[in-house]
Amino acid sequence: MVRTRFAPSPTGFLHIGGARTALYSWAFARQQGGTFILRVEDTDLERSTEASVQAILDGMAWLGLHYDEGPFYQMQRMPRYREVIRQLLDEGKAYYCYASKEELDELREAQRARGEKPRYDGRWRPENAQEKKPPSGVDPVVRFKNPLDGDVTFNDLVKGPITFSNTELDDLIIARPDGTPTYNFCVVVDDWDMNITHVIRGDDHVNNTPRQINILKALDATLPLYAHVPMILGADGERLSKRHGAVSVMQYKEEGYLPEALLNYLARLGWSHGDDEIFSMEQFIEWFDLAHISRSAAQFNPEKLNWLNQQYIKNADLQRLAIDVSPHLQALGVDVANGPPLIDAVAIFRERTPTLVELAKQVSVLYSSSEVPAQLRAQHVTPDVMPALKELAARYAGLDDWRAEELGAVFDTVLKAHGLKMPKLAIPLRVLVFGTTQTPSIHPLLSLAGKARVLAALEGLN
RNA sequence: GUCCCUAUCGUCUAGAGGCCUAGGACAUCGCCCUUUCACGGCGGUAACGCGGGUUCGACUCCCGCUGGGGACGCCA
Repeated sequence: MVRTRFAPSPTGFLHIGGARTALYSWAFARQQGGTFILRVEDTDLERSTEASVQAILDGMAWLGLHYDEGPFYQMQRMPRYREVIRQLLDEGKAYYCYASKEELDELREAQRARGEKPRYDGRWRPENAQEKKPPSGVDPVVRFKNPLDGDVTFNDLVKGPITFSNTELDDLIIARPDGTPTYNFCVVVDDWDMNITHVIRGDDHVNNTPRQINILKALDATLPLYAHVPMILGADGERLSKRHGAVSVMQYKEEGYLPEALLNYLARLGWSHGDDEIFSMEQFIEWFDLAHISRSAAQFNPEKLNWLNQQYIKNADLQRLAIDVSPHLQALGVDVANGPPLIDAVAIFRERTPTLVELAKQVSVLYSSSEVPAQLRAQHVTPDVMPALKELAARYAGLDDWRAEELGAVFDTVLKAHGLKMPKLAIPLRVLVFGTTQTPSIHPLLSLAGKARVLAALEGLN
């Protein structure tokens, strides 16, 4: 039975890298008929916040990444960690280290200066510290006794076999002086206790994997399988950071992206199924496989996301779209009460808007009387079209059946009477009624805008 | 610095030794459609980092170099 987990630390929002890792982990569990677990790694008291936990939960909920078990909080599992640390200590697989932070900093600095990899030198390993007396007044940390030789190999499900020499590893700290366990240790105990079968996580963790495997082995635990997913780089090719790019998935919601579009984009960024570009989550779950995850980092491409989002907007259910665009309309201060049905407006505009925010903007011309920019007016509402515009206004006024078809017929009549080409009259009309030269097809739009609105806009032409 | 990972169009990628004259998508350019803007259709530009092997044959396998990324915390 497959069991996967997503294990974020609540030190910020759910960013797109984390979201993709969660997506893959979730999809894999779903496909295998397994279980997807959410675990919050909150052992860093300094940086973990309740707000952040909520932000992550919100992000996952918006994307529809539902977990089957959890959320589990590591802070609530302290007794269990202490128990295992005790066990390791008793079995001689871990030991107390009294080296101070300053001492270790010095050690690292010296090693670096010599061109070596900074590592703990094992000075308090039992075999090295026989004669040494623990300094008084110092609360020791607990270190795991890592094997001195041999190597650790694991077959990464996306990258293939990876080998580390134990000589590259050192005795990592598994408990701080106050007894609180550290990351690498908690992960091991949790993955073990939760019977995780597939650890799918960011590839910034490959270096932690051999350490974790060594601890797992010391505990005589079954090893999970590992799949390390490459990271996502910003559009500029730089690592995502707070300063740029690492935006919360919820920000995409605010910017008018549909969750299924973001999901589709993320799924396709770093994973592929032949030439398929647009697919549902159901399809993704069916197709997903770890072997087709690419092995190198991928750059985030906003243009492609926009394109995908537009595809989804174009094909979305209209009722749903009307509902989803509403908050964005509200944000613009637009009241749709005194205008045509929103669903009809959305139907007319959806083909030309990459985001819901843009859709809201476009649609709003139907709900708020737009100022006609003087410059546009001067440029397009020229004396030579005045006669035609006036006649159009007059004929519109006498029109009872305000449907696109009728409007079109009237329009054609005027066109013919004045010997004008379509754009010659349509553009000024757009400018006068909507304050812009660019709108969807004019007659259906006029019909939607309503007779009163149109006539008001055409009033007082001279 | 040391270790680990990685390398196909600008970007995301297909590619599991001959199917590759390297395919698709975004972006870009051109044309068509057209009522402006979009949508859509058609077409173009554009890539296997370099050097060695292995092989009858290498984008595909191996080695080296170079480039990129990651890790080296009493953070996760």
